[in-house]
Amino acid sequence: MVSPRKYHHGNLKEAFLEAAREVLEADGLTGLSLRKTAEKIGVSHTAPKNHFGSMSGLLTALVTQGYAELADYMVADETAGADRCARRGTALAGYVDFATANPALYELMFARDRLVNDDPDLMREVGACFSILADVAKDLGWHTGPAEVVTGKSQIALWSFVHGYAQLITAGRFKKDNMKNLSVLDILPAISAKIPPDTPE
Amino acid sequence: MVSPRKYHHGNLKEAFLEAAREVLEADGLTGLSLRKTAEKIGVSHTAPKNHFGSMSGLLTALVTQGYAELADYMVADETAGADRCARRGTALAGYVDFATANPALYELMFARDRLVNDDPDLMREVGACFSILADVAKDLGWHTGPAEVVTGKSQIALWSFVHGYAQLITAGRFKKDNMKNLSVLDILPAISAKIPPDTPE
DNA sequence: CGAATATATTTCCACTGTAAATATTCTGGT
DNA sequence: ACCAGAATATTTACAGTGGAAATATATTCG
Repeated sequence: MVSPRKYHHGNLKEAFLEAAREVLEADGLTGLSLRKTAEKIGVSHTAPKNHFGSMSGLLTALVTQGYAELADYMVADETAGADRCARRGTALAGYVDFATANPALYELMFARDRLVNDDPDLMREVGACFSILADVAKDLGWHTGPAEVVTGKSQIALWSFVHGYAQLITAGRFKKDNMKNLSVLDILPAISAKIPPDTPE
Repeated sequence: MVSPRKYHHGNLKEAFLEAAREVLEADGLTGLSLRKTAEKIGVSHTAPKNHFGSMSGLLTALVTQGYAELADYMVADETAGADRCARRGTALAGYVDFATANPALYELMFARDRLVNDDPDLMREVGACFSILADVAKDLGWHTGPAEVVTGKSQIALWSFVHGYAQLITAGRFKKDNMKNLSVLDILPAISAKIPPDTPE
């Protein structure tokens, strides 16, 4: 068990994940296949069945890994002890950085059809990402009401905003001449609504 | 040319689009196939090639239709002449309604890999949707700067927010107990940032 | 050393999109 | 009315896909 190489290939699971991720970003989501990935590391196309069960299992493992990395992008060492506003800036900028660095994986992370959405590992990593956003969303929002309700709304609102921005960027839905030298941190204040929930002006 | 039925099938193009859409929402994006759709309306599986070219062409046509319908959802007759705040409420609520009513199609509308993204019809319909959002975003934002810059940012910000909300809802990324009796209009004010653009605290 | 387990392969199958050749139907000109 | 050409749809064939089942091989443990 101390030997790095075990069984036939060694630790096929990690190797397969790594290879699948390369294929994913190189050939896109439609170009990813078990057979192509298997050939890349010299195993048969049914080898991953022992480790992932099926294609859905492989994609779920990839996505779980993706959420874990996304969490890393959102917390930078420099701003670990800083105030919430600085941490929010780090989290949002890191979020978008991850998405633009891994666009195909990022798209897969929100697929409705291809993942095992009740996978406990996946749910845990999703929850970890949401917790980070929940923290930096705490002093947003001017809406009246019980504190926990306002906080809950702000979490939802902030994740909605940053996810939408990241996906629209990576999907190419924004015209590039609108985006010159603008980061997500420049965009966020622009949605601050003056529209009142009840009081006008 | 006055006869409703032409050629072998009639207007196969529209029939195929309709059938494909049914398969899409019934069996999901992974369950949609040319063969299944063709069998549904009793034609060979290569028949759509004349009308759509390839699978990408079919999906692009579906998505183009989707953007057109999304625009309809965003403009309600009742609020056509109302003030911008009312129109914004209609647009945002309609946007989310469309996404929740057509979740599989909505996901496809932002796919990076499967569409002919430079298709002129598609670009036109995407632009129409963006224009509607641009209109109702005009009085958002408190950031200083030239008016058109602020407006441009608000358009991007508002689309980011509402798209993110719609996708996270349809992808099941929000826990349901957080979402009780909340609509997108309740969430929007919660992101209004008190964070300063340049001055701390 | 041997049994049990974990890991990987081989083989086979149903299904997919696409290309090419063929057949059928419609259209427009004379 | 007729015929040529275009538009439309079918047939056939092919390479690729994921998955199931049986088999082979390596590891682990008693």
